Amino acid sequence: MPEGHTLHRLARLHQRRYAGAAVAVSSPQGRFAAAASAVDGQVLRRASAWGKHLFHHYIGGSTVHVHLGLYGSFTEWARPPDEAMPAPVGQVRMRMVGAEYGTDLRGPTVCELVDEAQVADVVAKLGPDPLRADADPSWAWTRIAKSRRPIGALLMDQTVIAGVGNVYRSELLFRHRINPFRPGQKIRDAEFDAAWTDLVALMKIGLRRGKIIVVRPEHDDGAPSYRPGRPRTYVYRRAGEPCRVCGTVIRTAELEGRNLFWCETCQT
DNA sequence: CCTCTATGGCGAA
DNA sequence: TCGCCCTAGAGGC
Repeated sequence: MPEGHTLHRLARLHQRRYAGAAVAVSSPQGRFAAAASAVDGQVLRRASAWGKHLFHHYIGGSTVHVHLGLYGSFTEWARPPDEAMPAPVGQVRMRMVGAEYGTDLRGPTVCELVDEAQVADVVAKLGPDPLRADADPSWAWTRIAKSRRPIGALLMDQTVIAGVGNVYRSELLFRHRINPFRPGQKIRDAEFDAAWTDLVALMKIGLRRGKIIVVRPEHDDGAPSYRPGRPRTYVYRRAGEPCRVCGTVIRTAELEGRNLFWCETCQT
């Protein structure tokens, strides 16, 4: 699901599957048809991600820029031995076919052909990405430390930190006992440093496992949550359920147009 | 089967 | 602030 870890995982997968060889690119739905023909048959050089943005860099300079939005997704399929391709299901905006695998993109907010300058424009609007080795957290700290906006809003702002979405926002603030409505300028330096370090570690777990897992073993008591299996979150979508740490009923409110979750006892 | 909700972000009003 | 994009899983009946 599309927070930053998902896009980095896709970049890694697409590079492994398709880089170094010609890729057949098409648009069964048609909305990406003209652009698809420009890269159809070109060799993919590499795939990369910055925050929630995914880039397919083709040799020659053409790049496909994808943003999944709320419900965009890639579905991978193995190529059948008889050369027949599976019929597209639903609105397939872009289909990529390599030697052994194909993948279908459905429901993205953005799927467009861009040049190197446009890639730079997209990236220039994004804050540091915790999953990138070159991330500079001091840029984010400068923005947060001088802002009166609530930290719960700043974390959702992709120009402050790129890749954090609605789950990591609530969960990170819970783990660091920070109330989401506290203004950025009331966050202490040491709190930010600890939260950033933790965020990098959490998103690396998300990248490796393909899902957001933030609950420490000592808090994993098997209590009912909205998802089956072991608990993975402390507060996200747990409104009305007891806090895993103190038992207080988890609260919810809308912040930046998205549902926020927190424990008013643990987070100050 | 139907209805609801969603991990996002853009552009129109 | 709202509609859109138009997918996909969960839950109700």
